[in-house]
Amino acid sequence: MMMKTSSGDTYQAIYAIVVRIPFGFVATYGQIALLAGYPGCARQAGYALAALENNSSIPWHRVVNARGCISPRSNDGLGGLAQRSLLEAEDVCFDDRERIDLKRFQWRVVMSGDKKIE
DNA sequence: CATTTGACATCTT
DNA sequence: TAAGATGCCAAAT
Repeated sequence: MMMKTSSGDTYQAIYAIVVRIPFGFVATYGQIALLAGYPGCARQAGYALAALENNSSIPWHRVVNARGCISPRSNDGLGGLAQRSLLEAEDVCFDDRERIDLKRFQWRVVMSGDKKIE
């Protein structure tokens, strides 16, 4: 059973980044982890999203892996079909391989010192 | 305190 | 380009 009352810091940091993803754009787990201040902790980003509740206000559907496709989850056999629908609703196009063109839809942020500008 | 796990990333074949 | 193997780090048990 996963404890929802985690330490908080890492998860909260990741959530804060995911919420900042603009409409119609997506970000990779590694990028989120990096922006959250945990470079190399891509898995933690996904783990944090996995701990999210269904009614959470976090746009978890805008988070995809480095390949630009939806990662197969373990708990749900549906495998993120809802996520794909949500992304398509945001004008995010998928190719025949169920992959997103990160060249166009990946969220780009510019790190200026300790301040990040979208 | 040590082991296992996980919505990943990156390198090599 | 696709598929397989390895490495990372933090949280949960």
